[in-house]
This record gives sequence, C-alpha cells and structure tokens, in this order.
Amino acid sequence: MRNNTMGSLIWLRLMRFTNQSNQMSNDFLKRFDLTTAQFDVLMQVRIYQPLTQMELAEKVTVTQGGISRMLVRLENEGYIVRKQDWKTKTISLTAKADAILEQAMPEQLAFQTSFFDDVLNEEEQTTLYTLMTRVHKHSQKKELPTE
Amino acid sequence: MRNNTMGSLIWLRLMRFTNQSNQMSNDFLKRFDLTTAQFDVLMQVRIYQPLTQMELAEKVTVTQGGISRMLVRLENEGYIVRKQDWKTKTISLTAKADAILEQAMPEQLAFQTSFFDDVLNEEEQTTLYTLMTRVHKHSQKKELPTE
DNA sequence: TTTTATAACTTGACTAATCAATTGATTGTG
DNA sequence: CACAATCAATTGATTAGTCAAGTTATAAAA
Repeated sequence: MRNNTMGSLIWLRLMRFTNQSNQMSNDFLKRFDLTTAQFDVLMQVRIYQPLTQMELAEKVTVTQGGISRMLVRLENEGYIVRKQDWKTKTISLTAKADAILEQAMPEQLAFQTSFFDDVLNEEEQTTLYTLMTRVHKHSQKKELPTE
Repeated sequence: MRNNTMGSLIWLRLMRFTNQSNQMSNDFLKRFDLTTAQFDVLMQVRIYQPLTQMELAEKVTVTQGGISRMLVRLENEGYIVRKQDWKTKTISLTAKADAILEQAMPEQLAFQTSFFDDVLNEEEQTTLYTLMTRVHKHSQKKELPTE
C-alpha cells in the first residue's frame, strides 16, 4: 500500500487534528454559550469594527452567503448590530458581546495555547508556526486554477 | 493588543489553512463527482472493508449520527453497500466506487502532496509531520474533560 | 415466554457552509 | 428621467456535521 506520500500523511494529520480540536473548542466554549465559529467571527469584529460583511467574510475565509447566515444568528442572539450604511451594512459588537468576550477571550486563548504548550517547547512552536505559515501563504497563491 | 500567544497564532494558522485547502480539495474533486469528506470516507472503507459503522465513524472522527447520514448519501449514489449482519451493518465498496477511486486516488494524493512539496524540503516535511503528530496525539489524551 | 438490557443505527432539530440565483441600493449614461 | 450596470447582501437547495431521543435486533433473566 505505497500510496501515502509524506505530504498526504501531513494533510491527514492536519485535518484530523483541526477537526478534533475544533470539537473540543466547541465543548469548551459552551460555558459562554458560543461556538468556535461564532467566537472567531466576534473576535474579528472586535478587532476591525466597524466593518462590512464582505470584509468580514474575507477575514474568516467564508463566502458572502455564509457570513450573511452567521450574522443573522449572531444578531438574533443580540451579539452584534448591523446598520445599512450606503449600500453596505456595517457591523459592530453590542455591549453584551463585549462583556462576554472580556471573559471568554483570555480563557479561549489559554485553551488554544494548551494544545501546544504541553508538548512543544518554545523553539519547536516557532518552527511549527514558521513552516505552517509558509505552507499557508503558498496555498493562497495557488488559488488561481490551472486547468 | 498583547493577547496573542504563539499557541493561538499556530491554532489560527492551522484552522485557516485546513479550511482553505479543504475548499480547494472540494473543488479539485469535482471532476470525480466527489467531495473531500466523501473521498475520505471511501478511502477508509477501501482500506478496512468490511467494517461496521461504529468503526468507520471512529476512523474519520465523526459521530454515529454523522456517519449514518453520510452513508445514506453514499449509498444513494451507489458508492457503497450496507448489509445487516448480526446486529451491526457491514459496509463495503461497490465496483463503481472501486473504479472511481482507482482514478481519483493518485490524483488526490498528488494534490495533497503539492501543498507541501512546493515549499518545504524533505527534512522540513518530516519535522512538520513529527511536530503535528505529537500535538495530535497529545490532544487525543486530553479528551477526558477536567471540568 | 414475556420482560429487560444493551449495542448499533436512525432521526429530528439545529449550526455551519457552499453555490448559484435573486433582490436592493446606488451609481452612470443615453 | 428611465434603463442598464454594478456592487452588497439575501435566499433556496444541498452537504456535513452535532446532540439527544428514539428504533431495532439480539441476548439474557425472570
């Protein structure tokens, strides 16, 4: 069964790990009544607010349609407000979201960090980050299809 | 804004990369009328067939419910068959799936590999794999919650 | 033999995405 | 001014997944 190149082994590992840690993160964030995807979106809004839906979609690598649906849910929960502003809609956080993030942010960051701090030393983490950054950046250049 | 530890930077990178490469892979597999998730499942069945739904669910890290739904779709498309065998259902590939995988497998493996071969040399790939394996294995031990 | 347990699978309600088609808002141009 | 162009956001159909409650099949006890 000599089909597995090193590349495909890495690929599988990455997929399984992110899949699993994502589930664990969902579990962890339940205490704040948030999902990982919602936390991700709220963090981006917090950093870049006010911003448009298109801009936000790009930051979290989701389509327009995807961000539209996500924001409907977040708006219904009272985490964000959107106001029509020229032909775009401008998104910002509510006080409720601010308060929750204040608490959730340090805990979630510590949670994420623990996946790596427990098994890799500082140098290894830097190496992992550097390698993944190169791989990621390269994949973004790939985007233009070849056939 | 000193909230970003190295760990959370790595985490974000991994999420964004897997998310993006997953989409690209979906795009790539369109020529075989398959999604990445379907390809993943079919590959596991191919390697371990015949196997039960529970076993398969564990291999692709999905819940029982998730695998049940996925298999309904794959069965409707004529890629797999399930036969009730004792109180479990035993899954195996159809000739159709065999034929498609014969073609798709080498191409998909080459596709996955290209994400890494283009930017990392052999040694760097080994390093990346080793580090991710440690991180992944560790996260699996974590599973038991601490509260 | 009728209950009771239990393991394997399914299903309903939901989150999260995608793509492609459509609706809204704001331009220009004829 | 009306009409086409265009950019932003929404929506319908579908895939993919979760959790928790409900089935179904088999085995074991009463």
